[in-house]
Amino acid sequence: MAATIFDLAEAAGVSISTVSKALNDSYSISEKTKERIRKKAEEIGYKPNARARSFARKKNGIILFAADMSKGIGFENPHLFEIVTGVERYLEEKGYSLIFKHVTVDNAPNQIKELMLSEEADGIILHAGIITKQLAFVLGKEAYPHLIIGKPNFVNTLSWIDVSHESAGQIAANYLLDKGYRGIVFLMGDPVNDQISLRRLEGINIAFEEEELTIETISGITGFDDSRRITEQILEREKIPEVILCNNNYLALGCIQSIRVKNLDIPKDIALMTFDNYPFSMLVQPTLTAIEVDMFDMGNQAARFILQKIKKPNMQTQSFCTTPVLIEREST
Amino acid sequence: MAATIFDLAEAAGVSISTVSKALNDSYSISEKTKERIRKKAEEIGYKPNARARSFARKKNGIILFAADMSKGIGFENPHLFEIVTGVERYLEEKGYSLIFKHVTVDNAPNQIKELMLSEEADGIILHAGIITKQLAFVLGKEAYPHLIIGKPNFVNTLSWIDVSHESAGQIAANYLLDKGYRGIVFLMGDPVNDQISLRRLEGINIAFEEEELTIETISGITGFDDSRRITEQILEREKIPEVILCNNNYLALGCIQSIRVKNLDIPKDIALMTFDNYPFSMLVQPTLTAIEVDMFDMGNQAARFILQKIKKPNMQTQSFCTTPVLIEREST
DNA sequence: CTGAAAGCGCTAACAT
DNA sequence: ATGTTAGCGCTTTCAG
Repeated sequence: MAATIFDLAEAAGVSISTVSKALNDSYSISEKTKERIRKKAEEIGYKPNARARSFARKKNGIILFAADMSKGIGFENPHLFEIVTGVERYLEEKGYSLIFKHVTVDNAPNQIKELMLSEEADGIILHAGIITKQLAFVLGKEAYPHLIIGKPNFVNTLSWIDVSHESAGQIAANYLLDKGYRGIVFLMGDPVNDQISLRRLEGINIAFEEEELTIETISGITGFDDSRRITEQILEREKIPEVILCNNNYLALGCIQSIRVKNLDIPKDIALMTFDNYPFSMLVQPTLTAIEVDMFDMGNQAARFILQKIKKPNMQTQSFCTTPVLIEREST
Repeated sequence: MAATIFDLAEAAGVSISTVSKALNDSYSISEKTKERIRKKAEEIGYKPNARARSFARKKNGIILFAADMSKGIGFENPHLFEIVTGVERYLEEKGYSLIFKHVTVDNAPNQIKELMLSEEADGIILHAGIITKQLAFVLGKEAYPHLIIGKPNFVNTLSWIDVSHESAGQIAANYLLDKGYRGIVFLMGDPVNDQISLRRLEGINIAFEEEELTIETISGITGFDDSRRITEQILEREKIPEVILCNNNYLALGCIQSIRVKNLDIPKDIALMTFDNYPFSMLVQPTLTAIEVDMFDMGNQAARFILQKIKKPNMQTQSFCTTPVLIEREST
């Protein structure tokens, strides 16, 4: 049986409340006694029991992280994991722990409600992918500290943070324009579901309008194959564009293949740029100029915000918190 | 304030111990009373308080997952995340939760010891990357339920599970030999640190020895660039090999590039095969025949074993639990 | 089949 | 500056 606060109190020759206060660094205990108790604790191998402590304090220092984590997600969406590690790191520093919960969109409202009622944790971070109006209602009703990573796609009074995809687009466009490029094609994703490429386009347009230029966009390019095919067509034109800007690495890989088949040089004959650094911007030949978002940092911030909300429950956060970064490489 | 067991007892007109038993499905409560209490609980929105429950039961239904999760790990090692999701899924099914802990090799012994003493969780799953003899000592001394994912590289009495990289090698080699390929080059990783490629080679050798053949190996190929360079050299030979077998996707990508520069066809002029399905075996041109390991399943198994260990603390597990799978594609 | 009562190990108000 | 004591909400003997 592990040592309890009674054992330590006895060993140190004080009462249990003195021990409790000493270990919680209360101002009302003399430094001398504190030191003595701490030493004695070390000596007998005493560590406060986390369960008893949670119970007495009515909080347990646990934050939930809820997202849809189906099989294969580790490979399909490594960003998510990167966010999680960022969250964990910050929480750990503050003495909190992170519990992982797989939740699907359909089950989310019920599951989350139960998690809140059982007080398994002091707060919850949710991935935007599982947010629905129904869940928003649950979250709003119970005054439970929450924070959403990713802006929900409906008006709400929830707290969320997100990457500014608009800035990312703007940064990309400004960079290309500054370099003197003009004929630019943006390969976008699915025009209905891919909110992200739309938001990037918004940012791009801001930069282009400033120069009184417009950008050519081709949407519905959802993967490697689409990209290869469309690039092939683009390269058949009489006047080929100066740059292809890709919505992600896979699209860029498709471009590279088609361009290479044509025996054209990147960036001499045509330049290439992509959003996202992962998974192989730095690995393909030539290496790709990319816009990267620091997901670890996003996680850090999310953790910071949720702890703030726990302290000040009526605070509301709705902001874009992480700045995209340009990484210049060989392809431009 | 959330409803407590007293509220429910009053509402249902029974004592709190009856409520407790009913909700825990004790045999000594009549089905009728149980049903009535469950209904009433639903009605008033009662959920047992997780903290109080943990305290009273002296266990909290939490399992720790400890690994080195430095920034960037989400991208560098998506397998880890895939394992975690597998663990979480199984635990959830059994009513357990998963806490994530970033731990470095150096801090592991101390941190883990403290985690055990504070009883923050009922058991711990550790990634082999953080295991040292010192940690093994801590784990062995305190009788704390643990399970390691990955075989430690020293003799021990710990419990672990692992992928059989030997089988993976054997499966790969048998496949290639069955296809009629003979001149095979295996591009391996760092000869000292990369235990995995060595274990794959062991399996390969078993298959080759059966046919009284030997395989050519080139070690120290740690990434895309190495691979590209070495493939270039290989293709300069008078008689080029029939297949290049790569230790991972990045090496394969390097091969593809060099082969394409030479205007050779895959698989007509030279075939290609790789270990790991991720991140882009299915995306490159041509798609790559690969040996895949189901990491999600590994996580599932790990969770199963740790729960077994909690029930039967003196059980020891040392086994290879997940079978690699061959995925045949265009490159062979 | 149901209820009364004794903790689980700690925190925090209150007393000294 | 230190000690006394009443909970925190639930589980679990033990009686009935």
